[in-house]
Amino acid sequence: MERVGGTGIDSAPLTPPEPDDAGPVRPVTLADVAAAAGTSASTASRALTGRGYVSPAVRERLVETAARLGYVRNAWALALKQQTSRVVGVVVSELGNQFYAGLASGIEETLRSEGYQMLLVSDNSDSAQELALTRTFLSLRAAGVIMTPVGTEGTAFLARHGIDVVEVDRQLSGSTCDAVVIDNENGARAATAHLLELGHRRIGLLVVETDWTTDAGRLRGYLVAHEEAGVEVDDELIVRIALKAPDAAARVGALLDVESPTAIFAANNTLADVAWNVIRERRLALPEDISLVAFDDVPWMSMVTPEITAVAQPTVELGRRATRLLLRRLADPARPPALEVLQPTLLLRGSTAPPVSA
Amino acid sequence: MERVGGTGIDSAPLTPPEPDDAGPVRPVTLADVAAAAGTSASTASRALTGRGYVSPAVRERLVETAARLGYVRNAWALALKQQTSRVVGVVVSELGNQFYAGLASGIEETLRSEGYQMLLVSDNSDSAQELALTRTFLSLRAAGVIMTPVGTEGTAFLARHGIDVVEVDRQLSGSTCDAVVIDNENGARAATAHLLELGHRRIGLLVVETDWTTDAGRLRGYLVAHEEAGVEVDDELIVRIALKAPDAAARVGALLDVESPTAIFAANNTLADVAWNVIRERRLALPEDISLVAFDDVPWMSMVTPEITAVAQPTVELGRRATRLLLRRLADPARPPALEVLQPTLLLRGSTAPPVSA
DNA sequence: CTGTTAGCGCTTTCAG
DNA sequence: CTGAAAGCGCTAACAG
Repeated sequence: MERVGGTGIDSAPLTPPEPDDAGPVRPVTLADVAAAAGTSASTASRALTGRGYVSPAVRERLVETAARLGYVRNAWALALKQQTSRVVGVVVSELGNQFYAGLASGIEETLRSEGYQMLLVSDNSDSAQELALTRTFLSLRAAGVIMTPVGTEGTAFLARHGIDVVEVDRQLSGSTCDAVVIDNENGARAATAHLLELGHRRIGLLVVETDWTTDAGRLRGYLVAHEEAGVEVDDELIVRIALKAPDAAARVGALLDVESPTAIFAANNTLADVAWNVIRERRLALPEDISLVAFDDVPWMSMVTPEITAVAQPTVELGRRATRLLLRRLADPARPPALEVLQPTLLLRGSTAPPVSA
Repeated sequence: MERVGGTGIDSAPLTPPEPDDAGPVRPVTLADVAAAAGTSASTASRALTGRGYVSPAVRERLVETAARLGYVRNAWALALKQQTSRVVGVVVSELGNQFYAGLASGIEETLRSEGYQMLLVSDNSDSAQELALTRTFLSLRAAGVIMTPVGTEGTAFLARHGIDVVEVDRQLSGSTCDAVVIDNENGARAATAHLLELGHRRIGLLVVETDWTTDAGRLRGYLVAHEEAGVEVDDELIVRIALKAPDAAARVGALLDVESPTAIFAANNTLADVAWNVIRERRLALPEDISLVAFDDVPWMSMVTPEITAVAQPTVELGRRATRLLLRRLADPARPPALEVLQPTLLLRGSTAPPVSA
């Protein structure tokens, strides 16, 4: 390899980062800006952050060169220095579920308006994954975390390390942290009462087999409504289905076969989906042969024929509230843990009617 | 203030972060671990990263104390030091749309398996927001960015600052960066050919009014299919609807009223939703009165009656591929930009039939 | 009004 | 095999 007029210098690039044409592989630093404008880094910092004194002339020159060089502040260096970031971790159970999507969009919207970034991840309802993500957020020194908790360890872990957590939708950590939930009992009670009023006496309940407060509340609402109506509950009508259980459809089928309910109350949108499909496959007519009510209203429910009676949750608002709760705590770490409860709405549609026998 | 036997030392806390009971508000640092184990920070670093020599005994002691103290490495400090992070920015158009949800889950899954974190955000199809997010990712010095581009500036900006971008679903930046897309033309051609074969001659096309490659390709497929079948296209049948246009339904209604198409091809799931609702409101029977085909298959399409014939896209796989492309580029920055094209599948269902006149 | 200095938490030469 | 020192990019005292 020949080299003409070698200067020996070839580690020092002859062409420093050009304005906007060539691609400076190394991002522009504050020092670059300061150097280009002939000031010290601290002056540049003051000019660009707007904190501290700097003469108008110099400030303008600095701002201008920063723009010319395409300077963007390094968020890590800042975070390292200030011991706090503008990143908020958000953990939901399933990204594909419309419920969580709505939740996430409510969170993101609010967070962005306050200048925070959302780090969104899904734990697939797996508490091991949840704990792992929790570590990630700690390593990222997130300003705070909002999550639909699967287990109780994640929240505890973060709290122990000084990271504020807001539990949303489910509340597993008692009153040790902020939380915002739906009034599940009330929603389920309304849904069940509706069926009871129509004359149903054998109402199948489909719930998830977890220790989540959502399903516990929905079960309670189901029971309370029966009690209030003076109707005895047959325990056999209550089907607990594990999360993502492959035999969910079979379980629902068995319920239909063995217990002959005249109505089904599915405690979440996924179970409603399963129930709806089983009903369709068996060519049962909705609502003539059987009534169906869902907890959580998602788009398909008002597209199918007949439309599905459902308990609608203010999903996006849930996200907004959770975010505001977190921001409030960040501003005032001393305030006592808050619990906000949002009311759902029962939407009467075509999938419910009096039982044939009535 | 009296002080008995003052040693002068009161900056050193008498109670260092306790194991697991009290809550150390300040996260545990490497220095804490080193101090607790009686070594220097550098030794602790070597022990914990596994790089460099350290005697087995000391290593074990260090690992043990790190665990006891609940030490989690500070990702920023690391990134600052190593000039690179494990965070990948992902920007999609709408978090609530199932298509993007599938995409995101494919990306997240692959990213996580490689030890990266996904920073997921939505730009609401707004190029100003896109550019803003792009700055955020730069400030976070993301290892790379995967996005469904709205405009061309975002990608250019990142590229100029040395951050690798993979465009997914849409390809707006020509061959200046990696991209993975669906073969939109082919999918649209198959869908249109299907309608033509059934005997339809007046097929309404609903497309988004953008310069996105997706809709351009779908339009091309529509035209090519007509050409191949020797059928003249009436331009009036092609309806370009702006993103999130409030009058979308009215536009579709007008198409129905004025042009009397016997079939409609909706070029995305949102437009299919709009068309389906207009058809329902007018009490037109599917497929007797009119046929409907959608580009992009989402769950509701196989729940409504009749089910909707649709061009299914391998959404999750799209996300996986995009991620692999990014990872490959990170490993080898010099490789030429790649373009991957995935094939969609036409699913024949009940919403399409020969026109009544045929 | 501006520059110098120190240090956030971590890794990495480089001596010992 | 281990520790001391330097430095990533930035800001916040503190002098000048």
